[in-house]
Amino acid sequence: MRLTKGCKKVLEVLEHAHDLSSAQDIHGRMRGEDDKAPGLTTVYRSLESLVSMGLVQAVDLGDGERRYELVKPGEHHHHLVCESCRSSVHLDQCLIEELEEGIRHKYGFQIKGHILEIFGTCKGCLTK
Amino acid sequence: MRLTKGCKKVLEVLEHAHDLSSAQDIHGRMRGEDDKAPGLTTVYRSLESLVSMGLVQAVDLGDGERRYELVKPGEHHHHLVCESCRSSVHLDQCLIEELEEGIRHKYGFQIKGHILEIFGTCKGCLTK
DNA sequence: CCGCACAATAGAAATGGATTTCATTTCTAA
DNA sequence: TTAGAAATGAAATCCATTTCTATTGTGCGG
Repeated sequence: MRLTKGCKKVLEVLEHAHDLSSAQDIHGRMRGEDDKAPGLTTVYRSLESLVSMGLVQAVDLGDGERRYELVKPGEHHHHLVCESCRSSVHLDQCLIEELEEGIRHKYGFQIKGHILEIFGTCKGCLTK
Repeated sequence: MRLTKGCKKVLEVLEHAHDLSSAQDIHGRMRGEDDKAPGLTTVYRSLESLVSMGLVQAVDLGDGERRYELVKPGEHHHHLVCESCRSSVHLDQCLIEELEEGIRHKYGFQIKGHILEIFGTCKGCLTK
């Protein structure tokens, strides 16, 4: 699996993004600066590759629109998503990984993946 | 907010369901045994009410289709979802609630809700 | 018992993100 | 250079969900 042109453009956009970006966000931004940038299909496909390569993390906020962000290869993290300003803060550790062994013992369940996102109000919005 | 006829039928179906059910599952099952059971719209709206009343929990498995299940009023739980047989086991405690205080201190973030689902292989499928 | 006001409902159409199709273009390796 | 593979784009399609609008049902005052 190689890094195609489309993938590279998507990576570029994600490097400059400050927040979680949807496929359509990414596509829009690419088309904004270059009329013949890759189409939406390619963006979706690129994201799929990038995710399976471990360079990009897909984030599901439960609103039907998947978001993406750059991560250190193979890593992932979870978010505190502010419902007021929609900003998101990264948690500095994954709370699930520590539990894998316990869950395997207690339930005989082998963990392969997980979804974890936390919603609420961020510091800034609380003091307003 | 009262318990309409539609809500009651939805509750009935959920009582007899053994697993997580999507809105369309529920609707299909209702129509299966009664041609003039409430329409899909009503099912969606009933589920919305039931969720906000705390009688039903919405579960997001990240596949674009929301599932629902009956819970003890006001409670919720998380799942170990087997990717092989699609069965799901309930975790007997919420791992997030214990962390609320810590996260509030560390990040100044007030938690209002969260998504947490764990995927992998269940005991039965592992031994096969 | 009547009729009004409002809630509940149905079914169809609209929405919108994601995916598929397929013809075309670009790469890659020989 | 050239055949085969991979990547791409545009449009079509999918599918859960939401919205719209007209209809039905229910409770209540008269």
